[in-house]
Formats: sequence, structure tokens, C-alpha cells
Amino acid sequence: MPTTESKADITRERLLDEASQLFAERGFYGVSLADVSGALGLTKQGLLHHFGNKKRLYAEVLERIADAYDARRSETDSISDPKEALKCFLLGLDDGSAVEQNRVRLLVRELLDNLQRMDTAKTWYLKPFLDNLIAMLRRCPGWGDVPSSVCLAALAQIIGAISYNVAAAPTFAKIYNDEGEGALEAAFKDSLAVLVEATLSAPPPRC
Amino acid sequence: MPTTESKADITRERLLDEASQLFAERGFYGVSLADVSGALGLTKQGLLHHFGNKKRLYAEVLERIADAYDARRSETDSISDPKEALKCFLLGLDDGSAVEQNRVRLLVRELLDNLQRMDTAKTWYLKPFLDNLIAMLRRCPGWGDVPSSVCLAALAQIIGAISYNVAAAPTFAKIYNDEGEGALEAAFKDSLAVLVEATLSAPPPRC
DNA sequence: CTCATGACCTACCGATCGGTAAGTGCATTG
DNA sequence: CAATGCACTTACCGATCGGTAGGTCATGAG
Repeated sequence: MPTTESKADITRERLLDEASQLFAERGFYGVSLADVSGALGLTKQGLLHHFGNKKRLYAEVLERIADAYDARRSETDSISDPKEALKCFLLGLDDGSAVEQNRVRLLVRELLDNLQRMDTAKTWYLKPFLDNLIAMLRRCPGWGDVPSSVCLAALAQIIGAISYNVAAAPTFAKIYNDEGEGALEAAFKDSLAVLVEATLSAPPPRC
Repeated sequence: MPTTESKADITRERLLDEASQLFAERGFYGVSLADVSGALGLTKQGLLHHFGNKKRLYAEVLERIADAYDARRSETDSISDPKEALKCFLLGLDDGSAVEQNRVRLLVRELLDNLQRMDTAKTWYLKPFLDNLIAMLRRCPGWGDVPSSVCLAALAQIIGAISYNVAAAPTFAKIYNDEGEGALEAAFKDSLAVLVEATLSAPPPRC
């Protein structure tokens, strides 16, 4: 009984994995409970048994992403150079894996969708995560006393470039597939590395 | 009778305007035909009369965006300096107006959604538009013989930063509203101008 | 063995989904 | 004036939506 993960927890993880992928692919409104449960080989009501209702399922998926990001970020604590730590984290947001890409897609959808329900949302899932990133950026040379709005703008630019690329890459690859297979992917990776390095190294704009 | 716009066309434009906004706010699956028609003061079937079915309505909304972008791009033909022309177009993708922001939001949603139906899509709405942008970039000094994958990566980075900012700005503003009202907005705009100028001016990476 | 718990099931429910059928009323045209 | 066509209507349809009620069955504890 003293195992860190009960059998129930493992099942929940499995359900959340599947739900996470489907929500990332088709969005909250594009996925029905029957879709999720069907993909898992159980009935809709079996799924509802675990999460109560659809919104709670979705909320748990988002919270798990926030947790995963926070875990990844705290891993970079072992890197002494703050610039390298931040670079490592940001560039790791798209490591090419389906899991990581689905996280990015889901968060972009969430940003688009929560415009309407933002009034009711008390605290946003990723607020502490964003605060951490800003703190990391401020630890980089030259960024120490930069206003948080400027820090956030710089980070959003990088995260935005990454997120958009994840969202658009399959479409772009399909359209311009005449060129070499990984050419686009490689070009973007290079381009992004330049952007991140330039942003973190450049002295922040003075007012 | 020789008016360039019939009354029917005007009605269609009005319907498409409303549909465009709703699709941008809540996505294809998040908007019902009843939502759109209700917002316009007619019945669901009145709306179907004009567009046949929901997918055609959505497709027309996308086509209209592609047309609008192409019109805006051709306006920049009057600018002789290719770099300034491209800069003008890119920075105009978010002029702060609701109409323009909804276009950006809708296209991000489309990029996320069409992953699943991309096989059936013969030609993508924005292909010619993207080709034009690449051509514009190649006219800038130093970009003449850069592979299209590298051009596309550079453009996607800029467009991605803009798009993500449009999607995230309301959320970020809500979370960090302690600071000055337009501080975030201004910081984004500055940051973006730097990125665009740096990208277009910098010699493209050599292989 | 008994009994409670939790994981899952079948069987529903009302509401809403996208879409069809069959008109009604109005404006234009010959 | 008759007739055509278009904008838009009411009245439906079957399918599917999220969610509820109540039961079955295995496991594990007392």
C-alpha cells in the first residue's frame, strides 16, 4: 500500500494522456466525452465516473501541463548560468516529440478560448509558471531591472514563435514538401536559436 | 442594375462579418448555426439558405480573409523599397483593430484544426499569399537567393510572434493588469519592431 | 463470510446539433 | 396582371451532445 502511485492514479494518468491528445488535436468543443472514452475502450459514463464532468476533465488536463512545465523548469535549476538555463527551457518547448507538441497546441487553444470565460477564471493555470520565467529572465545579465511588461513581451515573442511553428509546421510541410524532408524543420530550429540567443544577450531596450 | 454590389452581396457580407467574428472567438466547433443566425436576427434556416451548410460558410469566411490579406499586400506595391513594403505589411497584421485581430485568431485556429482534414484539402487558402510574402522577402537586399525553407522559417517566426501576441494579449493583460494600461501592448509593439527590422536587415544565415 | 468501496456498465434524459421539406411574402420582370 | 425568383419562414428530422440514475462485479478489510 505504500506505493507512490495507486492503480487508480495510473488509470487516471492513462485517461488524461488520451484526453490531452484529443483536446490538443480538436479543441474542447471539437471533442466529445464519447470520443475520449471510445478511444480508451470504455464507455462515456466510465469516463465521467473519474472526472465528474467534461470541464473538470479539461481542467485536469491543463493542470497537468502546468505541472509538467514547472517540473521541466525546475530541472534547469541545476544549470548555473541563468541564460543557458532559460535557453534550455525555451528551446525544449518543442523537442519534436508528439507529447510536447500537443502541450503547446493545447495551450494555444486555451489562450484563444478563454477570452470568453476569463472573467470567471479566478487564477490562471500558468500564472506562476510565467512568473518563474520572468524571474529567470531577470537573472540574465542586463535584464535585472527591466519592467515586467518588457520581460513578458520578450518572452511572449519567443514562446509565440515556437507555438506558432508547432501549430503551422504540418501544414507548411505539406504545402512546401517539394523541398527536402527536414529542411523546413531545420531552418526553423536555426532561426529560433538565433532569436533566443539575440533576445537574451541583447541589452534590453532602454526607455 | 449595374451597381458593383447587389443587395444580396451586401447581406452576404453582413452575414460573413458576424460569422467571422464568432468563428474567431469560439472556433468552428464552438459556434452553432443557431448562434450565428441568432446574432443576426434571422433563423438558422435563413442562414443556411445563403451558404448551404456550415462548412461552406466557414470556407467562405476563410476565403474572405485570404482576399483581404491579398488586397492589403497589393497595397504595399506602391512602396518602392521592398524591405519597407514587407515591414509595413507584417506590422499591419495587428493594427489593434478588432477586425484584424479576429482574422489572426481565426487563422491560428485554422492552422490547429486543419491537421486532421488536411489530406482532403486540395489547395490551401493561403498558399498564394505565403508565396507572395516569400517573393517580397527575396526582393530584400541579401535575401535574393535564400532557399524558400529559410525564407518561410523567418517569416513564420515573425507571423508567429504576432499571432501569439494577439491570442495571448487579453489574457496577459488581465493577469498583469497591475502595471500601466498600455504598457504590455507598447512593449510588444517595440519588441516586434526590433525583431522585424533585425530579421529583414540581417544577412540570411549561410549554409 | 460479510460488507463496503470503487470501477465500470446499461439505460435513459432533455437539449441541441446540422440539415431537409415545404411553404409565405415581396420585389422584379415580361 | 401574371409569373418568376429570391429571402426567409415554420415545422420537422435523426443523431449526438453532456449528464443522471441505478445496477453489476471484483477487490480488500474486518
